[in-house]
Amino acid sequence: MNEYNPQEFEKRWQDTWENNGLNRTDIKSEKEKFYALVMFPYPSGTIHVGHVKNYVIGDVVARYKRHKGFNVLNPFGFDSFGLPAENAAIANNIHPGIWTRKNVETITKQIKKLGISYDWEKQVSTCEEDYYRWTQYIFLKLYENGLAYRKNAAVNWCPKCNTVLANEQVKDGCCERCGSVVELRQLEQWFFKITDYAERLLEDLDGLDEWPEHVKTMQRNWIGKSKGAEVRFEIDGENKTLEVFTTRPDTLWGVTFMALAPESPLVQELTADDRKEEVEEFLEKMTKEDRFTRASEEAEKEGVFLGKYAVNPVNGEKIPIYVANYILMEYGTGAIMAVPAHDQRDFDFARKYGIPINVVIEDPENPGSSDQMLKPFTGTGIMVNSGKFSGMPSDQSLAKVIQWLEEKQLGKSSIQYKLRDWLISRQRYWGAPIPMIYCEECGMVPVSENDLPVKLPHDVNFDSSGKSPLTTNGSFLNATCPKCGGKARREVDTMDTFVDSSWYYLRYINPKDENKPFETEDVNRWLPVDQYIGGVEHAILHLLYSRFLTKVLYDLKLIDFKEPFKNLFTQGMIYKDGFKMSKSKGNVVSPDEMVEEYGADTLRVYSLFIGPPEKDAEWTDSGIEGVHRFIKRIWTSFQVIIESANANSLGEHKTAKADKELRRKLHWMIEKITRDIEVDFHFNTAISGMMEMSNELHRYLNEIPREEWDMGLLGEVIEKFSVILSPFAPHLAEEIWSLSGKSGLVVEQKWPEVDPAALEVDEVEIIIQVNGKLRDKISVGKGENRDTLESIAMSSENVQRHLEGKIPRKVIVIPDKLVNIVL
RNA sequence: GCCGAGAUGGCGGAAUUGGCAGACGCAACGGACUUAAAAUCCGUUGGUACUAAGUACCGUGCGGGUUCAAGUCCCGCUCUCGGCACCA
Repeated sequence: MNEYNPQEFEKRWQDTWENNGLNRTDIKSEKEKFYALVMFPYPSGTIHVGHVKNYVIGDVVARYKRHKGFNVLNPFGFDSFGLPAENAAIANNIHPGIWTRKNVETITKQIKKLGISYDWEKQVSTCEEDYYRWTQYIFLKLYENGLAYRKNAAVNWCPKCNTVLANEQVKDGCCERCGSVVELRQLEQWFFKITDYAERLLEDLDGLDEWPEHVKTMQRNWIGKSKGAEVRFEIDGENKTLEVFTTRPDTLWGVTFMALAPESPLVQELTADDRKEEVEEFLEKMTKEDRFTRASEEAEKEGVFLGKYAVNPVNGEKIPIYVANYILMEYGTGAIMAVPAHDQRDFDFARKYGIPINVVIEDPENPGSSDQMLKPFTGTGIMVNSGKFSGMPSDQSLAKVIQWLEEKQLGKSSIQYKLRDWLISRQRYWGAPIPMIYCEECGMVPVSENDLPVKLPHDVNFDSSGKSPLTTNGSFLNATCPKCGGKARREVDTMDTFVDSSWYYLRYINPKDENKPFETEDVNRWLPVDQYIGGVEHAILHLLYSRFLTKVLYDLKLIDFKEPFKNLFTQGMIYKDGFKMSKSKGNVVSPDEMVEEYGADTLRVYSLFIGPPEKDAEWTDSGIEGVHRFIKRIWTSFQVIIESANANSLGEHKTAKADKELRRKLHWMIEKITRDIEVDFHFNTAISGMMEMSNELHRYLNEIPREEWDMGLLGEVIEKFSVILSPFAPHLAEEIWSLSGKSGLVVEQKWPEVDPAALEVDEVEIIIQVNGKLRDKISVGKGENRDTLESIAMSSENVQRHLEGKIPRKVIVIPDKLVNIVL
C-alpha cells in the first residue's frame, strides 16, 4: 500500500487546476455569481499561518460555492504601498519598489503551495501604475465634487514615522503603527469629507444583517451620533453671542457657568482687559501640555475666569464665562453650557472654583438640596425650578424644550457626530501621489484626468526630515500649470494607503482595463461582495473608509449599490506561546515548513480545526499532529478500499446492519457539513464531523471481514466523501478521486445531496427519567406510541427502584426521545 | 463611565426548538506489535463515594426564579476579553 506522501501529488494537482483554468472566472458568464473576497495583505516579508487561516476560510467558501454550481470569483492582490517598504528602504538602502515586489513574489509562492484557488489573472497590486492611476482618478472625482479639500488644522503628527495620521490611526494617543506618542501640529493637509456621510454610514449599518454585531457597534461608536440642541447665549452688556451644543436642553435652567476650549478663537474676544494676563498664562500652559494627557478623563479640571458674563436665555441669570482644559475645540462649537448639578465634569469644575450648583432635575431616589450634593445626578427625573416646565418628567420634556427654544428663537435642534474628516495626505514617498498642482498664477489646479497617472519618481532622498521625500526630486516637483501653462509646483504629499485599499474590490472585476477604474455594468452585477473575510483590526478603518467611498461612487452614479460588502466574517488571530506571531518574538510558524512536513492539506485542515474561526486560537504542534493523523487515516482507509475494488475477488456481502450504519453516517456527515458551512462557518465542527465519518469507516473496514464488504456502498463513500473533502483538503480529494479510477476532476463535481432514506433508523434510544433525572436508557422501535413507551419505562428495574412504590403523579412522553416520570 | 462579546473537564472546544452535558481533537494512562524506539492499532479518561464490572451523589462563573425537565429561558450579581471615552 502507498504511504501518504502529499509532496508527491499536491504540486501536480495545483498545476492541473491552473492549466485547466479551473480557478479563472468568466466575468461575463450568465451563471449565478458568487464573489468571495479575503482582505488582501500588505506584503512585508513572508506570511505566517495566521494569514493562512484567513485564506483557507475564503478558499473553503469559494470551493464549496463552486461545487454548489455558482460562478465564483476568488481574487487576490496586494496592498503594496505603505510605510514599511519605505522604512526598509531607509534601513537597508534598498528601493521600496524592489523590496515590495520581491515580497509580493515570495508571498505568491507561499500561497500557491497551499492550493488556494485564486484567479491569479485578476491580481491587483496597489503600488503599480495601472492601479494607482485610478486611485488618483478617484481622488479627482472627490475633489471635483467638493469631497476632497485642503485645510489648515491641528493634526496628529507621528515624530517617528515623520508624517501626519488620520484620527483612526491614533490609538490611546499613540501611533497605531509604531507606538510613538503622537504630537499635535498645525498644518495644511488634505481631507476627505467623510463627515458628510456620517448619517448614512450610521443608518445603513442597520441593513447589514450579516455583519457581526461587534463590528457594527464599533462603527456606531466611532461615528458617535448625539441628538440635542444648539442654544444661543447673549454676552452681558455686549452685542455678541455664544453658541453651545447640548444633549440636555432640559437642564438649561441649571446652567451656572459657560466654558470655552483653550483653542477657541472666542477666548480672546471674550476676555476682559483686566483678566488678559492670567488667561494668557493659562493658554500658554495648555499649549505646552500634551494633548492626550490633557484630554484624559483623569486629568484634573482646570480653568480661568474670563471676566465676562453670559445671560442664560431661559431665566436671565448672569453666568460667568471660563476657559477650561476639558473643553474640546473639535466637538460641537468648542464651548459648553455647564450644569454642575447634572454633569460630572461640570460638577468637578464648579466644586473647585466655588461656582453655584443648581438642581433642576430631582433625583427620585435622593431628593436633596444642591449644597449637600456629593455627586451630580445625571439621570432623568422631574424638572424643578425650570419655569413652565417644572413638574414635568425630564425625558418627556426634551422635545418640548427644544420646540420652545425654536419658537423663542433661542436655539434649534441639532445633531453632532464624533466622526472627523479623513486626513488622507502623508509626508511620505511610497504612496500614490496626490494629483494636484500649485500654480503661481492660478493657485491650486487639479491634474487633468488625461494626464494620469502622476507617476511616482524612482529617485528621491528619503532623509528629508519631516518634509515629503518627493520634494527632493526636482523633475517631479516642477511642473507646468494645466490651466495657464505657467510655472507650477506639484503636490508632494502622497495618499494614505487606506485610500488605495478602500476601492480594490472594484478593480478585481476588470483589473486590466486601461480606460477606466472599472466597468460599471460588470461591477454592478458582481458587487456587493457576497462574502468578505478578514481580521477585526479593520473593523473601523478599512471597512468604514470602503463604505464611505462606495457611497460616494454611488452618488456620482458610477455604481448602483450603496454598500460594498453584504456578508462580513471576521476571523480570529492565531497566537503562539501566548503572543501574536512576530519576527521579534521569534514565534512565527511558517506555512512553508508545515507544507514541507505535513503537506498543504494538513495545514489547511488544522487552521480550520484549531477552533471556531471567528475566535483567536493558540497554535500547538500536537494539534497539527492530530489533524495529520486524521488525514493519514482517511488516506489509508481509501487505499484499502481501492485495492479491494481492484482485487475483484470479493464474496457476497452480508452485513446489512453495519452497511446501513455506515451509509447513515455518510449522509449524516453530508447534512451536517452542508449546514455547518451554510450557517456561520462552523468549520471546526464540520471537520469533527468528517473525523466521525472517518472513524466509522475505519471501524467498518477493521471489524468486518473483507469478503463481506459492500463494495457498492464503499464506492458511494469514496465518491461522496471525496467531494465533501474537496473544499478542505482539495489535493487529497483529487488524488483519491483519480486513484479510484473516476473520470474528471473532483473540483468539478456537484456537492452531494442527502438521501433522507439513509438517515432513517428503525430503533431509537429512549431516555427514561424519574423526576427529571436519568435512570435508564431503552432501545425501542422508531415511532412507538406513548402508551407503549410509558409501560416500557415503568417496567425498567431501575425506574421501579426509584419509584419506591409510589404512584406517578404525571408521566411526560416525548415519542422517540424521552419518558419523564414525575412523582 | 457607555457599548459589545463571553465564562462548560488537565487543554482546544461540542451540544437544531429547553430533553442523555462533555461530540471531535489534544494531553495523560494501560495494552498489542517491535530486540528497541518511532509510526500504527486496541482500550481507559469530569469529580467524589461505596457494599466498586454497578450504583448513588455532585457538576456548565455566582445567587435566585420559571419548568415535568435549564449549559440553553427570566431576574440580580461577579469576572474576563474587545471597542469608545473629559464628545457636553
